[in-house]
Amino acid sequence: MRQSPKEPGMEAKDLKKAGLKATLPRLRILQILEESNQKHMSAEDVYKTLIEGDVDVGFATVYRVLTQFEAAGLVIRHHFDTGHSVFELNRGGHHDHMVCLKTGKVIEFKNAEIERLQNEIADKHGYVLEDHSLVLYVRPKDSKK
Amino acid sequence: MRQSPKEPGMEAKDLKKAGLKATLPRLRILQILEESNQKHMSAEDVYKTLIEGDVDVGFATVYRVLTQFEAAGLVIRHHFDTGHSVFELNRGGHHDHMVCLKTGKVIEFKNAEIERLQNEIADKHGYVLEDHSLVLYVRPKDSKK
DNA sequence: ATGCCTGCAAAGCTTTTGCAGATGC
DNA sequence: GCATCTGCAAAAGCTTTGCAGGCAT
Repeated sequence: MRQSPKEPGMEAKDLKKAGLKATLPRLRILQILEESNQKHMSAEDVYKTLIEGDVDVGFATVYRVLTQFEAAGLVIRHHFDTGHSVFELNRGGHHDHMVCLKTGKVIEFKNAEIERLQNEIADKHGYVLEDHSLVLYVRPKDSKK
Repeated sequence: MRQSPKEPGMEAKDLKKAGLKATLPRLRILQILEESNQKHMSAEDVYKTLIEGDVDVGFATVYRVLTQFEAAGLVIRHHFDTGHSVFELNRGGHHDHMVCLKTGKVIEFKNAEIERLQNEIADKHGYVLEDHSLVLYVRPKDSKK
């Protein structure tokens, strides 16, 4: 079910599939999440980008749409320790995150061994791992605290 | 204010050491965190316990005290995906958490290999691991989604 | 046409802050 | 006594919701 990367109607289809009408705010927000330099955006980031692009969308709509996208599996909501949620387009490949305490930069990483160990731990306690959240808070090697 | 059978005055000392006066609300909150069945309590949990114990402390004070305790390293604040912070007495031994999606129960666990891998990952990216947050969201083996 | 969407404003929740009076040392 | 601390209420920050009009299909 993979289509060419820059297919214009592709987003609209994804929305339909999720039972959501292909409206301007939704398409724009999807586009922003897709094209932004930062892969992880807060609702405010998205809102500001919309305004800058002369699209008059309300803050409430941004939240509503992002929440609908989350429910539809189109985006993933993260709760880093920043006081607000950040949203990331769900491109399918699971990964974890590293947040730089100096710059705020978010780095993605994957580690199969950690994934495996997590399942093992849950299992050992009589549970099934449903989801997990792993965030490393880091600092550049050459920086002082 | 009753004295604990175990080590009376010890908490007060800890407070002093942190530059905090040993006041009734602080001592009580410390005691609650120490003696509660649930090791992980929200500000509201602590507040309710205080009220039940006929100690008239304001909500704001609970937050203020817990925040001070966190700054002093006496407690650790966690941000599970529950919409509010939970606090845990810092007993020294680091561990991660598993949250049961069915019962809300919090289980602690330790895994040296995961810890090691985290450091390795940060290092590989040119960073030093300062802190991390790992939460497994799990479901009992025999339960349906 | 009609039912889903949106913008606005207002409310909701958790957490923080200002201030006057109270308390620990 | 004096600085620190507390209670109350009010505010702040993020997010959600109610409602009346607007838009996609």
